[in-house]
Amino acid sequence: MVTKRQEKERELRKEHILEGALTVFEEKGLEGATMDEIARVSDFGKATLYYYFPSKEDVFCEILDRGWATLWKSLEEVIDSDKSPRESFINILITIARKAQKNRNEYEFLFNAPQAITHIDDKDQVWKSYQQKLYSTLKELLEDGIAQGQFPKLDSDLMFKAIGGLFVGIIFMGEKNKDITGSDIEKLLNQLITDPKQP
Amino acid sequence: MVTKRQEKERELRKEHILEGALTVFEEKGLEGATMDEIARVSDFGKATLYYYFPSKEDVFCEILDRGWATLWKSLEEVIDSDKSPRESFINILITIARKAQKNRNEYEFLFNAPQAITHIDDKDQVWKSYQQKLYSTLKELLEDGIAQGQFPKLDSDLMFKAIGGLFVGIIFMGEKNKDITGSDIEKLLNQLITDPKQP
DNA sequence: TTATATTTCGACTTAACGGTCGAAATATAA
DNA sequence: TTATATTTCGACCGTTAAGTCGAAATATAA
Repeated sequence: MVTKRQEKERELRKEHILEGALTVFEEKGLEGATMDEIARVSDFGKATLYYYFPSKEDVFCEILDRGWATLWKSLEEVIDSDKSPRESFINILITIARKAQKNRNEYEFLFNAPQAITHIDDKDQVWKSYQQKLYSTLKELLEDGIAQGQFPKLDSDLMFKAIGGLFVGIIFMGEKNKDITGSDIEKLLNQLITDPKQP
Repeated sequence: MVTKRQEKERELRKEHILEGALTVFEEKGLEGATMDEIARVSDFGKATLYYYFPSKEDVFCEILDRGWATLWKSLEEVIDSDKSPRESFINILITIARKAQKNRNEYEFLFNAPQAITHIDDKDQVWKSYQQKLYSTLKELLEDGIAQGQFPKLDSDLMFKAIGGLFVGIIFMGEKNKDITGSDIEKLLNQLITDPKQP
């Protein structure tokens, strides 16, 4: 029998381990991080980690899953608001940017880690579906926006790739950009994604 | 005593090993690649690899060093030509893009691998100085260009980061962009890096 | 041909790491 | 208090992979 409180505490302990794991993953990368160190950092015995998570990889994936789920939840509001494609598109990017700047470490991990594990398996990986959803939403907004003449006339694929790179660049290029503000991003996006209606 | 021909053959063997190593690194990543497999792929005994390279990491770094050196050599021509900052800037990006599309594998490695080893040491790492040179050159061209009104008025730091991300995005986002041509890139850059003189 | 230098290599050593085990500690329930 | 369930853990195991060793093969020189 498991009480509500026990459940809660268990969840808390899991989160605590996940936090420790995140710092280690950031510092050492996926391969470089060891369960021994994660245990040390989160002040548990190694065996205890395996009481909460079945494997190192699961620890890794759970960080991604939870992070993407949280991010997606805040994006849903933006998406559901009935703005124009262009506005929604830009708002999504700005929302992500703001969150990422609050939690730079976590978001650097969320956006970079996935490519670090292309060599590994495919599994269920919930986070992948969120990532997919985000991408297809942006793509759709972009296409609708182009159709309505809200973006410069460019092949949407090309544009999308460019924006993707641009975005990653804005947020994660180097460690020296601690001083980018939300309004900077807004300005930059507005400048680069020229709105043909406002020459 | 070592003849010219022996020297040459030794160099050839090194290159051969490096080629094999590159394919393995691409396929398996830095950590995933094993010296046993590199040996297998390049048809040498493992011990032989250590006759040519002191460590796995040195194999890795030598690929980076040589790649960046070669890249830099072709960029020097572009840089030395007496074009305007804006033209030079765009030409550099286009040159890299063209080379990268000819040797996608190698260049994906050149541009991605560095971040994969941030967790590792700092060493001498020749390639880092090339990377640095490239970045500071681009930065300088951008600043000169902005001073001369050849780019939209934006903080150069911000702009530089955006361009960096944009560029990486154009060339390396996903594996599905096999169909981007040089002229696409040119068009895209010209569109995004709006030239205020040609409204 | 013989002596010497260069190149090759499979077997071995060593260390690290993911994961398990069984028992101890601690909390909960009766 | 006693019985039961949950949580914790250090020691251990098996595997994997980097790097070494000493000798064999091969090329070069005398």
